[in-house]
Amino acid sequence: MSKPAENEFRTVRGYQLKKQNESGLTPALEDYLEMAYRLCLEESYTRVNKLSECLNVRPSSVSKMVSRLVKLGYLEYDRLDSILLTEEGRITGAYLLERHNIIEHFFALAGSSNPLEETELVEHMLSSSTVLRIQTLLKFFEENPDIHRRFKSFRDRTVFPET
Amino acid sequence: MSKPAENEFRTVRGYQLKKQNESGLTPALEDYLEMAYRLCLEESYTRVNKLSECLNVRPSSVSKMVSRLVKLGYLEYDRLDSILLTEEGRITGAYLLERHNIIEHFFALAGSSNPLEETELVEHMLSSSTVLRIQTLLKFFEENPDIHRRFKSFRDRTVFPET
DNA sequence: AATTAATATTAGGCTTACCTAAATATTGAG
DNA sequence: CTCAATATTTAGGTAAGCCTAATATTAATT
Repeated sequence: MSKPAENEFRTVRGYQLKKQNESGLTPALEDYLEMAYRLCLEESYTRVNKLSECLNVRPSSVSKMVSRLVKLGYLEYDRLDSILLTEEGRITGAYLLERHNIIEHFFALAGSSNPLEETELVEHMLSSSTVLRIQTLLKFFEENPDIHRRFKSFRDRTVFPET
Repeated sequence: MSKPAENEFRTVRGYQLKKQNESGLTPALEDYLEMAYRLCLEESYTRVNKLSECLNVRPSSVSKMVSRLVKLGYLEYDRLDSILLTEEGRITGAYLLERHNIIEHFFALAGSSNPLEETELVEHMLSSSTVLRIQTLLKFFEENPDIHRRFKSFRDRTVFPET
């Protein structure tokens, strides 16, 4: 029985405030950087309009967010119109993408009906150490296909899939 | 009719807007209701000040949030100062608490260093079907202690706990 | 070079969801 | 009836992130 008597409960907001991000990245900034990273993997640079399309927001929003990412040292401008990753941006971007993939992979394993959406909502909240542990869980199933198979069958017997 | 390529990316906010909760509950409202439910388990009713203490917010905040929960039909006033759960409140509160426990349990399984905090941040984002599936994962380990043991050993071999 | 089209930025405002302090109101105990 | 505890209202503030509309910049075409 978990007793609420401990005074350590807070509302979501309370926890969010408690957790100050050393990276300076807010959830939305992480999304922008993650997307910039994806796009730079393909073309080595990206642009405001491209990001705008891919994230379904207006260019003006991108403009503002990109300039914040520049200030934070994750992005830089090339000729004033192409956006590049800095070294820090590459490192962090790679982490964000990996984190994304791990979590999406996890939701897929669990059998979520919309892994992408749930990932987008959740990824920003997890500490890197937890992400690592979730990855470990995935690795465990990967390295033990027999157990993986057993779990999948258990899962599908237990949960009735909708849709 | 082919499904719209729903692989469209959005920012967190985009997803949050997309997902309008039929229950009318925001993350913070869920926290208030969950706590009210916990407290009512112990004493059958609760109060503004009690909630205020337990959630580390000011009474005036509680007052406002409670009145929202009353409007939504989850709580009701008794003698103008004791707060009770409605039937709907009991059902939903029970769900919220169970969800909380499942997720916290999951983080504990994974080996998170702060399961409570991470749970509070994440719980509001997950669909009930995914919660169910995570529960299934837990059940799988519960019902297969051998596998559970194997995983724990694998986990502890793989992840070096920080101090 | 001048015009137009494409791009990007700025300015300013809006919304949501909280939270707070301070003033006021209510309740209930003695 | 009065004091203390409790609750509510009022009025205000913050933070993040988005938008529109106006402006500025760059690139492309003639």
